Amino acid sequence: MEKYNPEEIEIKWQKKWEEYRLYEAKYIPEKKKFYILEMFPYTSAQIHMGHVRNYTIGDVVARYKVMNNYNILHPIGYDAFGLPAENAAIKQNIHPKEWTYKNIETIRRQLKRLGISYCWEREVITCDDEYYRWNQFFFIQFFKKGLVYKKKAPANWCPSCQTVLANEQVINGRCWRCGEIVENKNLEQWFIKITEYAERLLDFNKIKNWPERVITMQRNWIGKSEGCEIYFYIPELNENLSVFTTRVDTLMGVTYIVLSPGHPLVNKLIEISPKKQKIEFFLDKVKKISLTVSDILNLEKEGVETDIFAIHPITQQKIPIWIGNYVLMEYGTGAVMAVPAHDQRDFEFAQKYNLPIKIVIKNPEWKEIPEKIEKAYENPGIMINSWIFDGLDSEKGKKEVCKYLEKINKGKKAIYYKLKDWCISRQRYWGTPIPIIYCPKCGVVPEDEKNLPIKLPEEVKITGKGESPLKYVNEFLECKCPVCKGDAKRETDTMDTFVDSSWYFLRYASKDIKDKPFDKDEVNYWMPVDQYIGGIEHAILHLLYSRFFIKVLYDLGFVDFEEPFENLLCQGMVIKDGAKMSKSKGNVVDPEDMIKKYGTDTLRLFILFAAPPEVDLEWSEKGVEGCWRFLNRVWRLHNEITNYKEQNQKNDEKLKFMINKLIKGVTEDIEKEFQFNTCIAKMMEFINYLGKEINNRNFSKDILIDCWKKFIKILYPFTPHICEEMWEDLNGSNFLFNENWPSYQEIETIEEKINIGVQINGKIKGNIEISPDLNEEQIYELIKNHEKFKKFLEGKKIINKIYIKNKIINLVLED
RNA sequence: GCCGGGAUGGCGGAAAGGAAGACGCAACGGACUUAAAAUCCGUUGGGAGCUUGCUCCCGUGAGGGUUCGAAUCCCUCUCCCGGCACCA
Repeated sequence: MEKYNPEEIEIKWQKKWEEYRLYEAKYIPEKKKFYILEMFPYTSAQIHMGHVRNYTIGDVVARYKVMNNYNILHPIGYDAFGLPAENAAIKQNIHPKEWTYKNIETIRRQLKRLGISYCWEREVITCDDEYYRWNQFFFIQFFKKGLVYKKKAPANWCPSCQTVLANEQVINGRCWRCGEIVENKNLEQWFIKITEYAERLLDFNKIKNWPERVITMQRNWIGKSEGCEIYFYIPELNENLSVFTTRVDTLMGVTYIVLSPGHPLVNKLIEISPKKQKIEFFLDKVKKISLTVSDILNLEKEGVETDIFAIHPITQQKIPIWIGNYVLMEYGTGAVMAVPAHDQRDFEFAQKYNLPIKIVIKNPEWKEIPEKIEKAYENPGIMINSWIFDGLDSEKGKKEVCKYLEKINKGKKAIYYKLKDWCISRQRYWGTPIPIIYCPKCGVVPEDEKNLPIKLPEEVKITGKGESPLKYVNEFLECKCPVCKGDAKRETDTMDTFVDSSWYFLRYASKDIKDKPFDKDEVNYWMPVDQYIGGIEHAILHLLYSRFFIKVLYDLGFVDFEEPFENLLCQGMVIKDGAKMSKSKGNVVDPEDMIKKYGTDTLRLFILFAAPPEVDLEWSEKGVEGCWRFLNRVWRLHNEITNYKEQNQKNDEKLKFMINKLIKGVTEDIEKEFQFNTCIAKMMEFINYLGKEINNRNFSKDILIDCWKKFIKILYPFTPHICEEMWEDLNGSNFLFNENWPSYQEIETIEEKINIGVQINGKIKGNIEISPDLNEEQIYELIKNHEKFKKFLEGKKIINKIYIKNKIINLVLED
């Protein structure tokens, strides 16, 4: 064949694959399936190296699995709703829809040029009304199940993006997208009760293999705490104040109580407090701070005394009530019992305001109980100054005190979660309209399912300011109430795009479906996803919402499985000069440029070779060149092999051994942890061997061709185009996609002589050539008489011999 | 602060308690060539010694331990990366 010309052969094969619809997934219930999924791309202008890495890894898995006789589903689609489309609309004066579909065309072209084995027949575009109508459908099902509600809530408001953000989209008090400081704003918004599923989301038993850190991150995010709710009676209000604590064993050490500034009792307390003005002044200050600075992390603890008291449930003592800036309204009951001796935060507060500190847990390291402590003692210990509980271990005390409180009706066991309900409202245009109607007579009613989809109006003015642009589109806003048929108005909020991505993988698994969100049987066949691949940045958001969504669909009878993704691989970033590729750093390498220069196969090979999938990959064009050289070497070797003239068959056995070892190594490395980098290294070793040996012409031609065919097959998942071309040249009649992965046998060695290491007292002293069937004693005899090792053994007694077959022998001598 | 993950040549990285540094990059030397590119061959962890191709010593962040044998297991510490962070 001619010189290796990647562009020509890659485009040739990409056309053929498309022509034959080679990658079209078929629903064959009796065949074992494998669902390989990569996180679909957001429809920004074009794909970057991160995508290339993600999709290449997926493609290797897909091609490998299909060659191992799995029925494969390997789909692709586009995460097409979201803010940037609107930003582009404002900036470039282009309609979000037009912008999005233009980008989809670019991305689709780029993906095809990468030669990924996607089933193009099942593309999903989330901004297509045939897709998002089912978001609306599910919203209505959730609504009917009581899982959706509306409430006025202090929302995270990004003044730059002019929109509400979910808690997960706020990172250290800043907007996840633009980095602006997030403010609070009270808005009526739609929530989904993910908190009802907190306990089930903590159960990871039905997940097979996820990175441990992702599970940990989700666990922390859900943040389960077990403890006790305690009621402190406030005589002046004739009301009980409920606090939550995980340290009920320290109850006797409570010296004051702190309410969050947002606590509902605060307003009542102001009215009866002698310190009314001081409190109002303090609340004003707190409000201002929380409005301007969300960076509460470094905020100094401050508070104000109310001069109102609560009654301790056990001692009946009067406990002063404070209002403090360090108590969160969003967690627990919004009020805490302060135990300064055993909680560092309370300790700092108590020091500042000179509040009493009462020690009730004895640190085992203390010889006697100190008069003063420097900081709170937060670890377990023995209970003291605690009435009938004295002497108990604090862990046991937790149970005992709680039991006692339950008995006297002053408290109960309680569990709290950090997880908050999922706010899905967005005051935006480019998203799924929430299918709710406000009727003056009937109130808040869901849209009739028959009227779905509620389509986004095309004519719209996007300003990027304040409320949803849909508020100003009358044809959208005005509607009829599905109950009374009277005039009514639509909800103008649209849905968070994480709703779209919570079930897109079900839509893939159900081809050409019109009247339902998906076909239950086909979805139950393909799902759960056998291997999901994507970035670690979705460890909480997308993956938790999807798990939740699927559990709800399971409860509603839509699907028969409870977890969407059995195995998860989070690939590392592609970095250059020590930083993630980004426009602002000016270190972006465009995949298309690389493809033009070297071809897709070389780019794929480099990305797979440079690092194992889950660690960050340092970009190196020199490394790309190395891969380019390798493929050229393969190509030249192919030509040498097809023109090969045999002289003798001396090395046939060795060649068979080498290819067998290679197949075994590559298969095991893929099966183990998708260690594609070492797979490629092994193939390089094989090519190095063959390249050196072929000129000696010690192989018979048919053995050589047979081995070469096997080699092409195992290289195929990594660099499919060049392999198809060589395969065709060898008169392969089939696409490699339809060939079987070669098998291998367990062979230890075929060599007549092998080298093993020789250790004396565990230190390597050299090596010795032996025949592999020798035993420990026989090898020892050789060493004893060997010029090199003799000297170590003379006059010494051997107390131990350890022989690891074909590797090393260790002789242990007496001192 | 808490929870994860990590530290191996000049660089990316190999090594499932058994010869550390596979494979690739870079570097150096050589062949081919009028020359260059391409290609091919060789050397390449550090140090010391001499007889110059061999011998010895050291070496996987630091220190200790387990073991015949540790990059790998255990303990202590340092540094780096990631996540969470006033969650009661």
